[in-house]
Amino acid sequence: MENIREIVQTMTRRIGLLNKNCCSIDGIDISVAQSHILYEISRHRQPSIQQIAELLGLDVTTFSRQVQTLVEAELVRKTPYPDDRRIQILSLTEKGESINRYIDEVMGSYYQDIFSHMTTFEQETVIRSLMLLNEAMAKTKQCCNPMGS
Amino acid sequence: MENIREIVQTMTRRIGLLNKNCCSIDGIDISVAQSHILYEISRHRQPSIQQIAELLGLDVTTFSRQVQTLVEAELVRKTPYPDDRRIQILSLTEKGESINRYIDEVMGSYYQDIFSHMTTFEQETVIRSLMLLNEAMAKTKQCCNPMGS
DNA sequence: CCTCTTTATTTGCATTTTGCAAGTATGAGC
DNA sequence: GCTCATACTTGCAAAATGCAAATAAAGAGG
Repeated sequence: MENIREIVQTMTRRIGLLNKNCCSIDGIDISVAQSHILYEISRHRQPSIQQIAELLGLDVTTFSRQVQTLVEAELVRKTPYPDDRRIQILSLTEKGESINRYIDEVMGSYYQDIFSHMTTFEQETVIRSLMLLNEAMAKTKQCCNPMGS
Repeated sequence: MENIREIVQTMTRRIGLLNKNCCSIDGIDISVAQSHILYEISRHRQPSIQQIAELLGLDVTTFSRQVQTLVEAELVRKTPYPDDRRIQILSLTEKGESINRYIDEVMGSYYQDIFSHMTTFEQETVIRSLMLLNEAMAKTKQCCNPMGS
């Protein structure tokens, strides 16, 4: 079997650079981390702080502060959840939506660019493969949470 | 076309968690970033500081300090390059090699675990697809191109 | 050999990010 | 009510970051 670690490492590094680019264009002045937060908030129904933090693999305290910054920048809104007022529901403001939409477009065009170097068949195969890999990783909880820790 | 950004984001997040785990086991006390540095140094012939920094998409000044830390931890060696003594060649010490080898084994077993949830055919398809994606990204000058690898 | 420019790396410093511990606020069970 | 669990925030101190400037070694032109 080929050296998977190397292949994956190369891939994630390149994707990382891709992500970096997305946020340093035009007048947009947010970090990569922040762009991911906007993205995740936009994709979930009434997400709480803890949910998104866990999703992103971040410490809750760190994330709480990042949210604070985004609230101050008027990109994100915190709304107490009526049924349990300890919980803060996150949502995007109009401005947050707009920036998120714009970044999404830019990222989309990057990916389109990348995929334009493949045949239609290859494109489909690659996408199916990534989904397959995702599923396989989802099934492998034990490797991501070793008991010895 | 499926939402590629979402698929890729999910994938890289999971890989990120995988990487995080690798370094907090046994008596090993290095960060994820450091493990990647060891890995890249081990995979290149006589790499300079600048080369690895660029490869990892890091600011040279930041990387210079990270190297310093690793030198102090006796995992990495800096050797002036004879033909141009401004350049520092990076290499792993015996201890650095050993830790890198160990992490590599652990990561390898993680990947083996993940791939065990697929058929042999799927495994091959996925690996070929990742390589294909890498090549496609390499061709896309616009965004994601570190040298080498 | 002496300057001027370029390149590779380091250092100073100020800002940002991080995460643990401890805090506040709310909810649930008895 | 009292106690415990949960969701989030804050205090701090350590670490990571990046720009500007310093150092150090080449290289070019005279």
